[in-house]
Amino acid sequence: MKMLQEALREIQRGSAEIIDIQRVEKLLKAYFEEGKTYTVKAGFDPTAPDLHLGHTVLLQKLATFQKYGATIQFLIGDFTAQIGDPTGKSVTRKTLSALQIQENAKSYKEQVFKILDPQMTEVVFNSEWINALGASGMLSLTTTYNVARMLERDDFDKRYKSGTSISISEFIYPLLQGYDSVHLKSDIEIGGTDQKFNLLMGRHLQRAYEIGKEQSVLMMPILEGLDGVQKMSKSLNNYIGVADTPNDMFGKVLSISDELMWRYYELLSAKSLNEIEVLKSGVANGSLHPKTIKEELSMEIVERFHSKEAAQNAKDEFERVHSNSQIPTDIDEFSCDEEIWIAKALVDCNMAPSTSQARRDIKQGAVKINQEKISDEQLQLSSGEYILQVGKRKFAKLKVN
RNA sequence: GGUGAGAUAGUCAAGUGGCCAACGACGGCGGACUGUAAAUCCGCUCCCUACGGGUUCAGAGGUUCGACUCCUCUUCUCACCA
Repeated sequence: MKMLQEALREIQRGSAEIIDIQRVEKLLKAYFEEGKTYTVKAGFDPTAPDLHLGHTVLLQKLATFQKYGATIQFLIGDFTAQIGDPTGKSVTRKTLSALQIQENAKSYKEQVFKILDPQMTEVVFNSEWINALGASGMLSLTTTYNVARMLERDDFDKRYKSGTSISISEFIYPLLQGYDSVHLKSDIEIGGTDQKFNLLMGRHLQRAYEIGKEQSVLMMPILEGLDGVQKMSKSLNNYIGVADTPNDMFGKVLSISDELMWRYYELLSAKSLNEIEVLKSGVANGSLHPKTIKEELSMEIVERFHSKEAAQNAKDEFERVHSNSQIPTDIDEFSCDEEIWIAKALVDCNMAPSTSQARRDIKQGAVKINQEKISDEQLQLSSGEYILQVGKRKFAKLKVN
């Protein structure tokens, strides 16, 4: 009974909304009492296999479910990708070749199994059953829903009212996503809050097809990026990629604000709620320094995507460079054949976008050579080896012959 | 198809003949303070070995000593009507 309560808490942790929590409770109960397993579905788009931490929020939740007996239906939407999810998008997608999809799926697996247990995960492609549906199957699928209800969906509604075009195929998208749940007989589906309509479609269609159950739906919020305000995304350049180097990853996590740190703990850490509670009260009463807690989080995340060793190295390196302001161990090396003007050298070493910017940096006291701040914009570097530094984090080694 | 409005740096947005490399805001970068945090404060933010020079305000022409500002055409965006 205690186990059940705790499982429920962990499952609800960080979620934005859960529909039909009672059913989730029943499934858990059946697991704890009779060892019965159940399925949790999550769909992914095969177009973007390079994940960042924002995507892993869902994965983390799936991992929690696995801990409590779920088999994950990891669905790669290779068929639906041809349509493009209309959610929040206005541009039509280019279609992917089968080969590309296979490749993307492969790199998905590599990244995803760092979090999920492969033993309890089925990777499935929806083209398999959707292609089998045929024209008549597709037609009967469309009879389960009507235009008026389709237009209830927020973004359709807005687009319709504002006169922006909505293609019929976009109407099909939620239907197909819902049909996936029919085929897979999913017990629970999880997704981002922006997916609400599509997720509910699964419930609707499971009822319409009379498969004897209606999936519960769990929605996770969108993770804020490094700035703490906007959602984490590649285009806003406020993301931490799961493929980032250990040092980058460590530094990025450490650079988030204290407030945001708790959010990351809630959504990303594998620590239990109780453990996190201990940390929180420790910080509140001053017995724990927030920086230490943040370091722990950074370590945990680096460890998850790289290794324990890499995490420790990243931490040591970070301390070397930033706490003791030493030179990092690995820095890019460049060389040139003759005496070179400092501003030009900075541009050549990718440390400044233009000589104008380089001059400004020098003027502002941001440039150091061999740890010494310089102020002479006209400085010429004669032959020798130099460690160049711009600001706090850009380093390069330059060899002048 | 008709009518009207508009297009300015990474984004938003001033500027309606010279004072404009272009107000301001956001973002970004650097500095101070720190825990490479946040908050705060300060500076910078087209390019060029530069007290000077070059190229910019959707594109192409034109008027003028001089244009982001006026005229013509082109492209694109938006609103209303059909």
